[in-house]
Amino acid sequence: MRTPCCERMGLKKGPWTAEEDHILVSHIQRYGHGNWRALPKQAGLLRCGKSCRLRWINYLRPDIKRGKFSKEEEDTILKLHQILGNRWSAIAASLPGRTDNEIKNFWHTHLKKRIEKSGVLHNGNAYASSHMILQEAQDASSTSSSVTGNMMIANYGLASRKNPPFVGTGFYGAVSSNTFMGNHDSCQLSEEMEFWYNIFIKSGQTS
DNA sequence: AACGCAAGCAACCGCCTCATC
DNA sequence: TGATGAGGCGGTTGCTTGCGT
Repeated sequence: MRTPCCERMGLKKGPWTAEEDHILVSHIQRYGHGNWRALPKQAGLLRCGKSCRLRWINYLRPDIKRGKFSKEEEDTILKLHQILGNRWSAIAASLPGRTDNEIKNFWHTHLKKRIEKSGVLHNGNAYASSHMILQEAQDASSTSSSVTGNMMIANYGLASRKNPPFVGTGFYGAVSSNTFMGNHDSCQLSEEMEFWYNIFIKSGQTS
């Protein structure tokens, strides 16, 4: 059993002060953050490395976009959440300037309730469906090496860490029903494919 | 004005993964 | 090849703020 780094005596917890923020920002601007565990000592902060990292990533980073989420951002979160589940960091990769923590909070305080109300998040059989989709994706990949098959396999790998993939109907509805169920609407399909493909290309997470 | 409640958000905790030895 | 350390991630907590009564 490992001892959490934060249990070391004398380390401060709780909200960050403006002075601590200033110290952390100037240290990172000057020296970077090669080693988070060593950073607080080098910078003269009585914080653990994890706390410094979190503060920097979620609040102090210069490229953080603060304020309300736009409609486009909301849509992206909703769509990606249907594919990836609670993989907030992967979702955040597609929203420049937004952090995983921010998106997670936004989801729990706004989107989750909205979806529960509208009844979209209902698919109790999503996990079983995902296995079917994986099989289909493997078939598609092995027989034709299609973008669809490879993308779906990549996506399955992405979603497999903790959460059952393909929660909800979004990706399944957007791609698999068109691709595998014989319900062709090629124009809509290609737009959908392009959307998802761009998402994954953008976040650098295709295989 | 005072109180209670709910929403929003920053921060912590514990687990997982990966690199290194 | 297993042990260990560090970074990263998602879940959760708890404080602050705003609003209704």
